[in-house]
Amino acid sequence: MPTLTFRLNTHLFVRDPQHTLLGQNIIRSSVELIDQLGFEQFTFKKLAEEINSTEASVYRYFENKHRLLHYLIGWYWSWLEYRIDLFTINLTSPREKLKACIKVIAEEKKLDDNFDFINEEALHRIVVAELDKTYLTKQVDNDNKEGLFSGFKSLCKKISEWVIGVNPTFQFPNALVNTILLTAKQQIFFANHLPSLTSIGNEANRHARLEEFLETLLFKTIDINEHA
Amino acid sequence: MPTLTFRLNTHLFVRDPQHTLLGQNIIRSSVELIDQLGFEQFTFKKLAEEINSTEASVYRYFENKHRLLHYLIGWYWSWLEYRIDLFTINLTSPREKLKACIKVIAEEKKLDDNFDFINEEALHRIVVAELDKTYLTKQVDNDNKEGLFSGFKSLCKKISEWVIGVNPTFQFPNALVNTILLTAKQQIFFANHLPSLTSIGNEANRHARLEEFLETLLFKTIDINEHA
DNA sequence: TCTGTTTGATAGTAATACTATTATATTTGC
DNA sequence: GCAAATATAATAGTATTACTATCAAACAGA
Repeated sequence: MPTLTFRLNTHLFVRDPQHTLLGQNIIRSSVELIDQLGFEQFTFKKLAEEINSTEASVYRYFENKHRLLHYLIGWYWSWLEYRIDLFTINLTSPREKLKACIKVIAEEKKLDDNFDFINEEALHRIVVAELDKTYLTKQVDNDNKEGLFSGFKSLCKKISEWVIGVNPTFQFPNALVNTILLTAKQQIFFANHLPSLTSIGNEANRHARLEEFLETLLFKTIDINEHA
Repeated sequence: MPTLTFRLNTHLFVRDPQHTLLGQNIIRSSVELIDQLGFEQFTFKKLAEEINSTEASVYRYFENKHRLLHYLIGWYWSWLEYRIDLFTINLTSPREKLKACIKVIAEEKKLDDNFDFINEEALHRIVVAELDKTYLTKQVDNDNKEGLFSGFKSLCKKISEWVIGVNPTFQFPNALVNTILLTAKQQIFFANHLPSLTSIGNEANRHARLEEFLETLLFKTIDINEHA
């Protein structure tokens, strides 16, 4: 099976981990460990032990663990955009594209054989639990200058253009799109941990309910009608 | 001027800081310091230096800095609910109440003379930058059992009931209300740091734009119409 | 085989998030 | 107004974290 790779912003790493065995081990195991331990408890020392290497070696690939998280989440946005492209490429109207897009955003994430050494299920859980930590820091403006958020921005821009396609007079396309994207992961988190704060439930049909909620939110908000 | 106090969940602190001078200094200075340094760089040692006390003394009031953040944010939700009550108490229809409520949520936060030793402007910035860190941890289920999120839950419940009042058939009242609450602070953060991701701008009329966005999101979503 | 690069091994540092102990203030009850 | 109780300060200490530095071994390419 062929392994695809994304070309990610070079500021995300010191050395590209996709090109060496050690780099691939770092990626594979950091996804597993962050998922298990949470980002706070995750350390390069634990990672190094896991892959039978040393802290110093890991630092040759990533400046620090915060950048590593950026890398993983940057990868995730590239992957999500790639999947959205896959399911919208054959559709013509922006409305249909948006519908398909919501489906991809809300769906349960499964292992993707096109990509070796990344467990997409675990990575999705990392996004749900840790995404906000990439930008809720005092270095956010610097990180932004270096382009660390370009994956997320690129995705937002694409979806926003479809929103404008549906309703060119709508005033808040960017705000709405990032609300949808962040709400998707928030609702999953709440369903898991603070169920009284959500309405999507915790059962088997959770992803269908989430899709319905996001669809309602998006289309009711952008569709032109007289109310409100 | 009379100083009001909120009765907060007792698990939020070891000793109630409202009752002693040292406790009040801890609260006052931790708001200032977390606002300045960010939660990661904030330590009990720096706080102790600031108030001419010691680390050990601070630990007698708060189990750790994470609990202190919970305390401050719990206080914030109580304060916001108190303000919402203030501006909705004389209104009769749930629709009017929702409208007034959005206004309070979106408005610029100013110093409130009813409460000593809390700088509400700084505290609001803390909520914007640090709120998510209260629940994005591995201890979230435990914290929830101890009732640390009861302030947020109480507010969500109140607003959700108005939503149901406007549209009793709407399927996602809780999900929508927490989306609105979290979106309010996210959009402010994005306007400050990642402006290309929002549509509310960074100018003087920012709070009015935010209010308009939240209002659109809320009322279009819950109002009954045939589209979507 | 020579050369350069990658990795591993080891050591070290300043800071963090605590805990523990004891002495000194300060408050309170009587 | 004094003893008892409690709150606070001062100090010390610990395990862990997030790095940085150095050097030797392994290996890969030419």
